[in-house]
Formats: sequence, structure tokens, C-alpha cells
Amino acid sequence: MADKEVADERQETIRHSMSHVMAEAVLEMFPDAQIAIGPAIENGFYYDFDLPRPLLTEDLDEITRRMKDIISQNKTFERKVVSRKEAAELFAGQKYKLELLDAIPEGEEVSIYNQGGFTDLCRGPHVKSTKELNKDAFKLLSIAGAYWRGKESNPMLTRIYGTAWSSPKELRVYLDHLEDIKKRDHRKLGQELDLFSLHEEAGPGLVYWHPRGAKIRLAIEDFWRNEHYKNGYDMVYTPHVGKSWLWETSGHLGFYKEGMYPPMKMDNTDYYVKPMNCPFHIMIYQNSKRSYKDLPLRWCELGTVYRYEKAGSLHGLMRVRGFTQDDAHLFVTPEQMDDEIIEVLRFSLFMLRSFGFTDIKAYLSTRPEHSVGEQERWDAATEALRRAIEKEGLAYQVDEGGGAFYGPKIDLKIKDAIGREWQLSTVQFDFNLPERFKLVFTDRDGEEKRPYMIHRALLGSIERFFGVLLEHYAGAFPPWLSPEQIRVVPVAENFFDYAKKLEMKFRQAGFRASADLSNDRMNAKIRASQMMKNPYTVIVGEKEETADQVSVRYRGGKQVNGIPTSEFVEEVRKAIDTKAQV
RNA sequence: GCCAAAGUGGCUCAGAGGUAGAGCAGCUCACUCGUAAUGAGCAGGUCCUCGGUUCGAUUCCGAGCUUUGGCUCCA
Repeated sequence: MADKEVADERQETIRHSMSHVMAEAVLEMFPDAQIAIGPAIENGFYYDFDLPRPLLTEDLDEITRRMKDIISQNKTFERKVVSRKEAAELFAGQKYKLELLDAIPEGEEVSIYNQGGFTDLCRGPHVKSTKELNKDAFKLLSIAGAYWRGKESNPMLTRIYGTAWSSPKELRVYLDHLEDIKKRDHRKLGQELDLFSLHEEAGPGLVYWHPRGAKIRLAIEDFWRNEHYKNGYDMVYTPHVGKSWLWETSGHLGFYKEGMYPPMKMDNTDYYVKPMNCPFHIMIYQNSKRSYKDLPLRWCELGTVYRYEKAGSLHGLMRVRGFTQDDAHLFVTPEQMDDEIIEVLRFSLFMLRSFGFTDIKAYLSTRPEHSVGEQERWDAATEALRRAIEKEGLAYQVDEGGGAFYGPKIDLKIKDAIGREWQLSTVQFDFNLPERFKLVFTDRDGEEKRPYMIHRALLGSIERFFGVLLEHYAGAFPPWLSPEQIRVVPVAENFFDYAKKLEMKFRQAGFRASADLSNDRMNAKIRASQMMKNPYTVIVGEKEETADQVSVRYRGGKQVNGIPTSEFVEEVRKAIDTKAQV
């Protein structure tokens, strides 16, 4: 562990030094450039510049060439502590550096690093000499715009991203990893496997589920509904639009208006498409007097909501404007809160694990500065969340002040097959809505009391979850999720009838199956089935028909011939029931 | 929204100031084949949209729309 930390630190130093080398190269090319910041980041580094002209991809080659040249010169990195005045003179023409200098707290040391041709205001540390950098272990990756200090009101700078490692071999491994990410891209797989599409001409950020994608979605939703029933939830359905009164009361029009689709006018009232389901579930709650005996109420809905996401942030299925939350709202008494939270967390973990995610981390977010609700409630809720996490023995981090203004929350993040983290589940307390809608229940003492309200989504949104699943499995879904579990390929036209018979038999058994009766040759059909990543391709000809057998080609290419059909049906059923990967 | 790049048949992409091409997919015909592509032929495009420059624009210029990579990592 300690070794790893040392290695990580070393890696970070290399990356940071690399960014200085890049800055020197860029300044060689553009002596008038303004330089901003250039830190090491995960897997690499970047540097922000204010350049006289936009950069082209070709410029990266030139910068790379100059960087290699700089590295080969074995330049020494020299650290020097200077006074503020000296620093200000040194960076006289560099407005961003001067701003950074100003931001260094009084009393803190101001240091500069010089590597020969380039001096930067920098805390360090750096390598001793460019000797320690490997000119074949870095690569400039992309050019991007970035606001100075990340603020939209600030000028846009040109950022160059690069990756750097201590050896060419590590670089190679990382570049291969990037290739793998590209291959798994859900947008690419969605097209190749004919799962979904987006249509810019019909509205950006809105998802169309094709038959194959819809089959997977149904498998997810069926499982979701069944498990919710089993775990004490009731399903509700609510409308897609509501009058402005509803959104004014909920506070969405106050806090969230820019995230909502604009209103539709009808009967002199504005109607809004829902960005969230909660106000509707509250309407159901309000429909009757509620007794402590009715609580806890657990209402779930696969509710489709619409949000106006910024045009530039839309991304495949991961960031869309119309999506289906696997939403639920729990209305509980204060006494029930602890048990409910523990239960919600347990259920979340069960769901995530069912989909093959085993590496799960929790993030507990506490009260932010601007927030509503009594402190006691915040404390009680936050502690309930913490107890639940600890009871499950989950690794967790606390994000102090990271909660929503209306309540503390737990987010669950999973790691996918190639180590990327995705946030899926969220469990949030809400002290705002019960107050705003004046929710009450009658307690056993006859007093009306305010219930706790908990929002939770386990998969997050079906669209995004599907995208994550698709990338996690690289399109090779385990049979229980596979859109086409079995494809039957007859070796020749004479066996079309037997193939059809088998297809029906499999369908009767509850499998998603089809027979390929096109006039392609058998080889082409097998290839087509493999390309679609179907888990089982069943090949049948005379031998199989006579003996009531199937020959199976598994997704990975493995072949087993002459399996009795009934035995194969059992094998598939077992794989589906156990949610096994094959 | 902002910066940059891109938008050419269903898909992946090539191309040039003189109204376009490949592979795959589709359709037709022939072949009926035992574990990753049978062959031949046909059809398919307002070259994103709207303006401008030009004898002529899909190509050059401008605007718009959309997509992609970023805009969190703090000297």
C-alpha cells in the first residue's frame, strides 16, 4: 500500500512536470500566449492557455515534437522562493498568473520553478530534471475549451489534455484502455446491436427504444416491478403534466425553472411537463386522511420526466432530456425512519448486485449552508443514513455540506467492468415538500404530525442505467437480459421447419428466441448471430432433427454438439434463473 | 450556454469550385451449403438548413440546427 502511494506520488510529479514541459513548448510556438494553470490529473495532465489563434489537431504534433526535444535536453527543474514583488515582476505580462499570485494567502511561501526556458509560478513538487521524464511515455490527447477557473462568466481558454506515464509500456496499457472504452461506448453498441436511437430532427436528448432494446428494458422493468412488490412497495401511475399551482407549491418554479420545459397554456393556466414525480405522489397522499397505521407508505413508479438539460451536456443515453426514473417515495413516521432507511439501502444493494455490480461505494452528503428544515430532523436523518451504511458494512465517504437544500442523502456508486465509477442509486430525505404541501398524518395520540418523506431511485434512470449496463457488459448481456437469448440457425433450407419448431418450443418455454430463415448461407447466419452477441446460437440439421437434439454455439465461440433439446432448455432456464453470465 | 471540431445514400467513410464514390446493409436472381461473410446484378443521395460570393457552390464565406470532445481536478 505504502509502495503504491509512493508510486502514485511519483506518477503525479511526472505528470505535473510534463505539463510544464508542454507549457514551454507552447510558449515556444506562441511567445505571446497567456498561461493559466497546468495540474496533474488522473492519468495525465492539462494546461490552459490563452492563445492568439485556435489550436488545430495538427498543432498537437508540433507541440509533441517540441516537448520531446525539451525532454531530451535534460533540463533541470529549479525551485526558488521569491517575494511577492519579485513574482509580480516576473509574471508582469501574465494576467492569469498575477491573479493566481493574488490568490495565494498572505504568509504562504511563493515559489517558482524554472526549467531553463520556462518559469512558472508553482507550488511543486517536480522531477529534478527532464531526464526523469520519458519522451516516449506521454501523448497529447485532445484540445478543449475551458473557462478560466471553471466559471461561465470568465473567458474561455484553450486546454490541452495529455496523458503521461513513467514507461512506454504503461502508456501503451493506458491507450489500450482508452480503445476498450471506445469499443464499449453505448452509443456505438446501441447502433451496432440495434438497441436504441436518438433523432436530432425529432428532438435532441430524447430516446427511441428499438425492439431489441425494448426487450432488455422490459426484462429490467419486469424484474424491478416484481422485486418492488416482494419488498413491500405499491405501484402508482401519475400524469405527465401539472398546473403551475403544483410546481409553485413544490417550489420547482422557484428553484428549478431553468431545468423545466417551458409551459403550455390551456384554459388560462400554465401547464408544465413534470421534471420530477414527487408532487404527484404527494397529491395521492393528500387524497385521504392518513393515519399512523397507514405508514409507512412506499409508492413506486417508473415515471418518465423531462428536463431541459443544457444542449452541450447531452450525451447518448447518459444525459438526456426525457428519461424514466425508477422512483419511489416513502412516507414514514419518525419512529419508522431508521428501519426504513436500512431496508431501502439493503434493497438497493440487492438490486445493483442482481445486475452484476458488486463493487459498490456509498457517499453520505450532509447539510449544506443554505437549506431548509429543523436541525433536529437533519441530525436524526443524517444519523439514520449513517447507521444504515454501517449496518451494511459499506465503504463510504462523507461529503460535508454536499446534501440537497431539502435534506441529507446517500448516493451509491458502482464500479463497472473496466473500473469506471457511476452513480446510480440515491436515497434522499426531503424536509421541504412535506412542509410546503403541509403533509400530515394522525398519530396515535390524535395529534396531526408531519411525516418524513424519502425519495429514492435505485437504478437512477432507466435510460442511463441501460447505458451503464451496456458498457459494463460491452453488449454481451447475461441471458436473463439478452434481447435474443437463442437464435436457431438451420444448416440448410430442408431444416427450416425443424428450426421453426424449435423457435416455437423455446418461446413456449418462455425464452426470447428466433429462427434465421433468411436465404443466407449457414456460415453467414452464424456470423450474424455472433455479431449480435446472442448468448446461444443453436445450429440444427439432419442429425439434430432425427435425434431431437441441438448443437450449440455459445457466445464465446465454444461448441457443444448433440445436446438433447430438453436438456438444453433446462440449461438455458437455469442460466436465466440464476442470472448467470455465459 | 461557452470553446473547438464535425455533419456526404440505412450504417461506416472517401472525394473535388463544373450538380458525387466505396464497403456493409437493402432488393432481385442463381446457389441449399455442418460452426464468423456464396456469387452476380439492381436500386438508393436536395452532399444538415437558410442566406451570401461566383457564370456555376455540396465544396468558399456567414448564420442557424445537430453531433462529438471539453468547460470538476487549482500556482
